[in-house]
Amino acid sequence: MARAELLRQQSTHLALAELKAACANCNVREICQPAGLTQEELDQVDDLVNVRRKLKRGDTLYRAGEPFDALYAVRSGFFKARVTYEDGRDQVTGFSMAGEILGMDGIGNGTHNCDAVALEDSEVCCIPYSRMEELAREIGSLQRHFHKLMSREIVRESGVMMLLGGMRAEERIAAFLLNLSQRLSARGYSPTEFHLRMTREEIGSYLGLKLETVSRAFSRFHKDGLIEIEQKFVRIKSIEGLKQIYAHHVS
Amino acid sequence: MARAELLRQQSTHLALAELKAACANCNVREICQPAGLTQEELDQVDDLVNVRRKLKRGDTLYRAGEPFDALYAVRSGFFKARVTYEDGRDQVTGFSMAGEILGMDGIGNGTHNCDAVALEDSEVCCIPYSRMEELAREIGSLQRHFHKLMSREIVRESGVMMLLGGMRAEERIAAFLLNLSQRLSARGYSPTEFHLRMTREEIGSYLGLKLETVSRAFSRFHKDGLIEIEQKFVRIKSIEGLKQIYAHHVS
DNA sequence: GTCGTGTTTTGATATGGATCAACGGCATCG
DNA sequence: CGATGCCGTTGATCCATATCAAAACACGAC
Repeated sequence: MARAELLRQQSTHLALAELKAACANCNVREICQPAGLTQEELDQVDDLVNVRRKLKRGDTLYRAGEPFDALYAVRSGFFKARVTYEDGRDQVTGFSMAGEILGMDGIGNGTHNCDAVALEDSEVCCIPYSRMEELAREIGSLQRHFHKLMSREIVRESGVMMLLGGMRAEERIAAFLLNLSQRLSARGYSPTEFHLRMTREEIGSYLGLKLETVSRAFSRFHKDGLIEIEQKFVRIKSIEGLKQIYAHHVS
Repeated sequence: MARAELLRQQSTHLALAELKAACANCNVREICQPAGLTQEELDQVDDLVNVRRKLKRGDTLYRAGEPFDALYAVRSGFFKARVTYEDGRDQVTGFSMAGEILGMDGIGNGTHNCDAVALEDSEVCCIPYSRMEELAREIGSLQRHFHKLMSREIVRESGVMMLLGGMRAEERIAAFLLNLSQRLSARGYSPTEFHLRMTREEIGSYLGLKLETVSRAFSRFHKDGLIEIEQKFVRIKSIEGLKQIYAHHVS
């Protein structure tokens, strides 16, 4: 067998495995594949999430001001959400990884209020919103899960507000690493070794810090033996140590 | 007619007028009183929001960790939402006034994740959540409005994240005053004269500042002729001036 | 490979807001 | 009505992080 052919096959196998894994770990699974449905309901749901969209690094999934008509489940890849001020400056308001959902900010007034930008080549499942509202009326488990997803987004954001309002630089960054670690772990990835998909500047923007401060904190954690960090690669060597920093904000 | 009797009647009239006004301006109105319903549906909705609850200043509507089973529409009064750290410190994550809704953070995992505390004597309409989910499945307009309310809460919070992440002290406080003004105006109150229901410390906690910084900013705005401020009473003298400060964060 | 560009690290300095401290005002309660 | 306790103001000082600057490094285009 030619080497190229072998590679192609391996790659196909990998793709199939990843495909299954993507759905198995997806937060949105209960929207695409709710349990205990009749055949008719199953067909309807199948129909709901039948469009995928591939994005290259740097591509925009949607922009602030565009009409809202669909939610997106991240199938693979990584996104940032970004709001842009009138004066041109912008701020990162969130990061989304595979299995998470994007776009719920648009429901309120029918237009997106932030940009969603792919930080690496990514694929999303499109969930037409009006159709989802209809189905939510018919399928209770779908409705319940959707409400939970929205509510959790509210809770996530109030967590960030606490970060921004009450913590100092190193605490924010420790919390950020722990949060990434926990979410990656929930999706079946290593909780201790991962690649940062965003720049120091984007981390800083998200955490209300300057990129130099982010860089210094990483260096400090490295020096103290809490993490290894080399460019975008991170290995957490002491989850406990990070937690202590995070919990150190005692008055 | 006896003077006492006269006073009682006036007071009753006032109460009735306020009662109607409360519902007429309520954000949640479309949940309690959706348009275009059949008589049967109307009866069901009537039944949904039939319990009220009065709270004294300082009373807690719910606490973090308590099981979640209802949303609350603020009928009159003023609330703060507060999260408490393990170490005992707390942070204010929001303020709610008449016509706004409280408790959506609890849907995600079935328990409230913050305390809701009345900052003055208040009254709320209780909306049992499981019943509301049922009705949302039957009444499309109710469902749509509920989704919008949740989404707007997400957008509101990302606005606060932008405040906390990217603005300096005076900008935050200008934005805070403008936000209060706009919300009061939407509820039919004066946009330029109002009483702050919260202390400087609570404002600071919300905005990620110390109470001294809040006080100094108010003094500065006063000196510059943008506002009058005397204890908790505020009169905004230049909305435009505040907006300029708010928009002054140009890099 | 080399060049060019964007990213990261690290150092030196500046500064906005925190912290510490003192006092004055206002409301509540005996 | 006076005492007590919160709340708010203002001043002086300190410190965490921003800002400015420069160099090393990584990566893609050619």
